[in-house]
Amino acid sequence: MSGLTVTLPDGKTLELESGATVLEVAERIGPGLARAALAGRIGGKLVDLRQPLSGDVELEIVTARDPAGGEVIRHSAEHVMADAVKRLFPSAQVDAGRSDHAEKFQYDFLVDEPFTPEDLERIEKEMDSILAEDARFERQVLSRQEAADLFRSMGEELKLSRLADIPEDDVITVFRHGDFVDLCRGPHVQHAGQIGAVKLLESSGTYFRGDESGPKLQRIYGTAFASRKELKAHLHRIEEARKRDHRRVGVELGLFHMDALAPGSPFYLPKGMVLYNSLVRFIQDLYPRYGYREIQTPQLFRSDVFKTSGHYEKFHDDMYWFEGSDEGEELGVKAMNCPGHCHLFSTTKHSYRELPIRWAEFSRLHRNERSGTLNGITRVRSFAQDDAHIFCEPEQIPEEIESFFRMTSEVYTTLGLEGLEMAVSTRPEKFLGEPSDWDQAEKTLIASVEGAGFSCRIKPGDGAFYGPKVEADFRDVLGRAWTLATIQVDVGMPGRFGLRYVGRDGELHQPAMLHRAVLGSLERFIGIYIEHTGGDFPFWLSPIQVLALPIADRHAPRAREIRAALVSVGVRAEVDDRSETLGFRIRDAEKQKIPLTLVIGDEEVERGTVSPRLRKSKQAMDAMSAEALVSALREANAERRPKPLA
RNA sequence: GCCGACGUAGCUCAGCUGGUAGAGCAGCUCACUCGUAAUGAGCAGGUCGUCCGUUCAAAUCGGAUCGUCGGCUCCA
Repeated sequence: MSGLTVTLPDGKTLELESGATVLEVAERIGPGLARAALAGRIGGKLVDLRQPLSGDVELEIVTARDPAGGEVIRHSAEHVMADAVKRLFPSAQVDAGRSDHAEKFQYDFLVDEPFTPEDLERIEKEMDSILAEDARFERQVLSRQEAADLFRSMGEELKLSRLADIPEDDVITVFRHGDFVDLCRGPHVQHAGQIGAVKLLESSGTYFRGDESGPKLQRIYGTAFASRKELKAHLHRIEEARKRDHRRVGVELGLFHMDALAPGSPFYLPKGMVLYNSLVRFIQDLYPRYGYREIQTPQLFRSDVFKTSGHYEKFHDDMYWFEGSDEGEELGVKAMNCPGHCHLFSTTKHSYRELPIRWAEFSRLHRNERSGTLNGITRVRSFAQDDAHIFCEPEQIPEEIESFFRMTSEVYTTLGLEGLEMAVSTRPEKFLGEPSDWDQAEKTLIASVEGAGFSCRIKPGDGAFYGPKVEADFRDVLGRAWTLATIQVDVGMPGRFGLRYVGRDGELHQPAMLHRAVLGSLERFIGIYIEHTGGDFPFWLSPIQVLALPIADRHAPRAREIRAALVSVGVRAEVDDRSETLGFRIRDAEKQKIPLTLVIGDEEVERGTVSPRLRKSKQAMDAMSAEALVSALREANAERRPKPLA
């Protein structure tokens, strides 16, 4: 038998017989590592410990210290959960698990009755005893026929169907621990005891392969860690996320109100409006520099415009329609700006000299979102976007995309959001236009993203129905990914609206069209931003920026003077002269997330100073003159600074 | 829309197996006039989401409905 060379991360090499497993490599390195090993990593991909190696490889042993160790633990916990469910509900059929969420795993079951919270407790207990049994996980390679026979004999119909999904030439493996066996490619821990602690989180209904016409399944979510301590820390983080929930924070900070009288439609309170308007103004201030001009189109349109755009057919059930005052007149409430913009473009003649035309609009849009999709302020029926459409010559597309990325970077830097990741979404099943145009547009997008220095992920079939799109995904402080900015090439609408411009050659040409938004839906952005910041907004966005705190009643007139001076330069300042202790009012200001408080007592009145205190700081700053404060804060606002004072 | 859970004061929640509601915070009043995250006392506040039903009696049990949450699906 020929040998193989394994190169370890520290550069050392080991010579082994061909067919040696990852675990055997770990054993050669040391017994401690062998005990702690959870999986191997070759070229960034996790491999099972029992997997035989072939050829020379660079191998890394993954333990619980490696973040990927958690994935292996949670993936193994799926099997333990399925085992526990089968023990308690022998008639249950297992479907499959998935653990590509952050720190969460799931498994779907076909059962007669949905799981109750009590069931989850029992299942979790059963899992604990399986962990205590500490059975070894074993890997077995089967032929397709053997696997089919196995699952047929077990009565696992869903598994047979999953088996059929596996591509022809893939190796079929099953994993066993104790009496439980599951179709799986791994990797798995060595023995159940390496899963230190499990916790089931919730259960919900789902469909086999997500198909509503297919069998209904019950999904259970759980999480697992190498130790109780890590599990506890994770549950603590979930609790922290709950505290940041925009629905809670939005109410606590008096930003908005949601009401059963208008499901999915926020009521903005004055403070929420400050945030909303500040964001809009921010974008509006950037528009002149990036060559956008703002327009406003009607809220109600005769349905013809949506028939022309294709939205009537595709989104009819998701829009609001009613009869107009004229016989047979059907009106639709605007759910998107593009048809109106296309129509407006078509009403006058355009020369290539005018292009690109960049039209922006902040109108409210209404979509009849399905009730189950509504979520706080992030998924609503009434919203506004920082929307714009660009009409340009096809050759100008790359330039426009680049400019869009520059604007996006500027916006997100100012907002303190970093680490955007780009992805291109390609042609979906239902689409307008010609496939060749799509291919061309997709290529242009990918090249532009890469040209702008970003790496580019592909989301196959995720494009809009009228064209492929680039999305900027943002990962918030809690590790959740959100799609924010997006730019889309439209290969359908210019043709449907018969858009034309006079080219250099005097002939008529069809313009290219781009849809784009930087913040996307303002309501959704605000929701995400609240959760990311926990309500600690940058100075320039804070609804109340400064709170003056007179120590005693005799200091209140001076506090009001200072407030007036600040307000006169556009700083949002208030006075809290309630007859409460200073400590109480400072605590209240902290809870209200006010960035700057000013303490004003005898000393400050006498010297014409203020004693500023920054949000979340343990101690006061040195006193400064009231005049210096006013000009510093005016500047902080003009420059949209994150902090009021440097 | 589908599956599941939930809905009690402005907020967070308690209220066991049916006997017509309770706390903390917030609010209001009074006293205190205070130096960097909770001064004290008092007052007020709810037809228990809504509708039907079971019962001598329903926040509590059953049904429907609306809404919310967690998922699925969808996202122009």
